[in-house]
Amino acid sequence: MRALRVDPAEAVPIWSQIEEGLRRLVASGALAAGQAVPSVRDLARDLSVNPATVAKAYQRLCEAGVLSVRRGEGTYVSDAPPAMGRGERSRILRQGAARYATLAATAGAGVEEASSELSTAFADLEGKRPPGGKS
Amino acid sequence: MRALRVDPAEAVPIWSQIEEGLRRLVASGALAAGQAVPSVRDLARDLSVNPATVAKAYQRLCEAGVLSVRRGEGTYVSDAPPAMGRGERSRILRQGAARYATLAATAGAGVEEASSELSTAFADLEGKRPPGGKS
DNA sequence: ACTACTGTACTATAGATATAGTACAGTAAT
DNA sequence: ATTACTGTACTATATCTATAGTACAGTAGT
Repeated sequence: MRALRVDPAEAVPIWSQIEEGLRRLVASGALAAGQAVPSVRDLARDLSVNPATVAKAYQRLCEAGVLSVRRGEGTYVSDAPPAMGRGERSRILRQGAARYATLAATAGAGVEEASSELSTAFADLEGKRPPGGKS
Repeated sequence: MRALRVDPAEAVPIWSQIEEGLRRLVASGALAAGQAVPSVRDLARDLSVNPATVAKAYQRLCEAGVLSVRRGEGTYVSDAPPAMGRGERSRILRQGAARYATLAATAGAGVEEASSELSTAFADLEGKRPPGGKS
């Protein structure tokens, strides 16, 4: 199973999907600090996208301090992942919660079900164990 | 305060932001079934975007069954909002939960804080009351 | 009929996105 | 030096996104 997936049909650009996916892997601990990430060409081949698209995601993550590149050698997860400002952290969290709540409401789910799914998602994240038998 | 906002700087296209925003308003009940939505030109002026961009969002929402257009008269919230397939509903919900959990983890938040924010977001949604004094 | 609104359908332009392909500089191992 | 990898920087093409502007068909009120 690939740890990273992209969908060209989505409205959000591929480089953004890659960026978000890598942030996820780093945040969940699947990619530890100092660990090497796939080369631009390897990941591009793996995802069936253009190397330039992967390069753009890597560049943005380097600027954000999530990744660190050693030229000619490879790209690695940064040792000191950047800390978020308190105000921004709060804003991001609130916005994400609103987004998920909207999604759940649209699907006809209430607080309980949404919260339950959230707990499951957290467990999957921290347990580094992929969610149940989905194809 | 505008009920709908868009950010041209985001990676996700404006028509997608409008579509999602309207889905949110409908799901939260801020826009009741049968109620008229702003005209393409009005909303475009209000959001400072192009009418064609709003039109694209409206068209997609019509195809999805969320909106219903009476030609020459206006666009209205559909009386029978489409029900999601059980499998898809579950998939969407799970995916949204995973996305939010990732976001929270990236921000350094645990299950408790994420769940708390979720409850707040739900209350804001169902209470039709905008979140605290944000400008 | 006239006016004013509605959604829709074009043209044209500019920028972002994604693709393929090529080339260059730095690092490591031989 | 050679080989093989790394990230980066280009050209060129095609598609999508977003813009401005114009035009047309349908509806309602006068």
